[in-house]
Amino acid sequence: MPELDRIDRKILDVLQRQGRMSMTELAEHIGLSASPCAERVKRMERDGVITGYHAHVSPEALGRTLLVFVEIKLSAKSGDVFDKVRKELLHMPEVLECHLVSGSFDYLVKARLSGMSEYRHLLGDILKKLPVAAESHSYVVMEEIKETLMLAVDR
Amino acid sequence: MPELDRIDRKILDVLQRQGRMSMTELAEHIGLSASPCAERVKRMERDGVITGYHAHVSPEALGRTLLVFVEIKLSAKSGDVFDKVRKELLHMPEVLECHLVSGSFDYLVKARLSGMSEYRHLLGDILKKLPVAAESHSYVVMEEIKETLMLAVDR
DNA sequence: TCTGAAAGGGTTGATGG
DNA sequence: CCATCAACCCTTTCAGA
Repeated sequence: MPELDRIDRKILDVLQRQGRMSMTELAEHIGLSASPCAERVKRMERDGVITGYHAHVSPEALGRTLLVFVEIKLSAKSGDVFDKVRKELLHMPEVLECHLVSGSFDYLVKARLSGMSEYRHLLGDILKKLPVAAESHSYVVMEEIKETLMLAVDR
Repeated sequence: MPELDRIDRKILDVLQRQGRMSMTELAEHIGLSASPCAERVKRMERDGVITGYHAHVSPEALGRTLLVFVEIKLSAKSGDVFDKVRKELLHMPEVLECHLVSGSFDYLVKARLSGMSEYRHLLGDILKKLPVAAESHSYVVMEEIKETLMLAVDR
């Protein structure tokens, strides 16, 4: 991955905040004309620095009012099991995040659900589809203080 | 918040995946001409259904190779303390998520860091700035299986 | 609410500094 | 690596259904 200069980083900063800003306006913000600005953006898209552009939607507007984190501990830990878990969780749209963690549990899953019925269904799915799920522990979110994917660009 | 019909939901589905798609192309995808399509998008922006558009940036490209979750348990639980925690964590750019959870701990914090030195710094900040932080427990992510904010629109 | 058309503005690529 | 410019495409608005 190539180096990012100050202009690249400024572009990333702006596009992380306003992903639909026009190249013309973006160019003004960073003090460049439109063509080289657009070229830098394209280069970063090609290089995988910018991985995509996404509208963010209010979970409440879609009725997903329940946010839960689920810790899952597997009893067996073969490579096969990890692969299967990956595949299963990737295709559950209510699962927004899944990470393999070190420490006292194996997976940390974040899911947005419409209510307790969907929650019960999720847990059932996980424990049934996973070949050797042993323990699971859930945390219900009472208040969301912050949720973003925006990274500081530093400089 | 108003009802979302099938067309609205289709628009949300597409814009969550491709947030910079032109209104012309979006209109083709959903089988409408450009004007009413743009109008629907504007309406959903006004109503807070669409909360923004954001470029997503590769954490590796910015050197943020360490992803950690930190559980924080407060010893005192006055309203004052919660307010202070909120304010502090909101202004730490390395903190991507923070949630108040029920269960055996109080806050769940997700942070992307450049390494152990920044990790030490974060923990120091948290435990120093928080008036009454008692326990903290960290989980280092070994593998990221999924990370998205995209919600299923159902229908 | 939609379609279609027209005017204004944005994007893109060639050219030259 | 940047600015300029022209051709093309997109956005926005408005009339009409």
